Amino acid sequence: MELNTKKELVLQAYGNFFEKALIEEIDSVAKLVEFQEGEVLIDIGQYIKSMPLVIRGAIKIMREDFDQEELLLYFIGKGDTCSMTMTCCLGDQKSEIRAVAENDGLVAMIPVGKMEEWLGKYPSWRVYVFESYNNRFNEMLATIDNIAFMNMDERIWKHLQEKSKIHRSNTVFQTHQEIANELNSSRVVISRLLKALEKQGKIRLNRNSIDLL
DNA sequence: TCATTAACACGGG
DNA sequence: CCCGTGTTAATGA
Repeated sequence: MELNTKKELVLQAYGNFFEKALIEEIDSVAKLVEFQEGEVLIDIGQYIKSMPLVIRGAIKIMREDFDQEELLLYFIGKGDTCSMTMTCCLGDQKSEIRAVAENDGLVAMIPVGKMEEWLGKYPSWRVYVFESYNNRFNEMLATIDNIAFMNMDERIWKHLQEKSKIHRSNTVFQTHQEIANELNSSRVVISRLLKALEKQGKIRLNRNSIDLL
């Protein structure tokens, strides 16, 4: 697992984005942090002192409503960062979101001071931060569209495809209840709609898992 | 009409 | 037995 040096890992995940000098700086100041599936990396109301650059694995970003019901906003993966973190760091704000590890992975933590410093120092960093904001914003718009304009059956189908893509597997290991939580619905509806998808031949239902066909 | 809630039966581990 | 699943009846928006 740890055959690679920190620098190689950073280079492998971010070499396409950043110039050499910046990679060197990241190598010297970043702390590598491993995380495990299900781990809560950032919680709502928490202040954030450093910014995570995802090197391996995936993280899901959740929102919590008035009744502590959860709703999945979007995923971030290799080469991504959390835009919320940047807003928090720069403005000294509390986090509005919760970040939960979707699977095992690795992040490079950048101290908040450095990320500000680099904004003036490295064009590629500015571009990265800007594009990152853009990407997350677009994903949020897509999610809003899903909630506002798509039926629940379409949302489930999309959700399954997303999970499948992230885990690089055609089998999604999730119970109906867990899906209901992430989509902020009830299990009865999820069960019924999944059954409908199965009848359409799109999926096969098993206990604790769903196969995409 | 459609989602939610509660309740129940079934079955595999 | 416990939990995930499939279904139904009642209720509400």
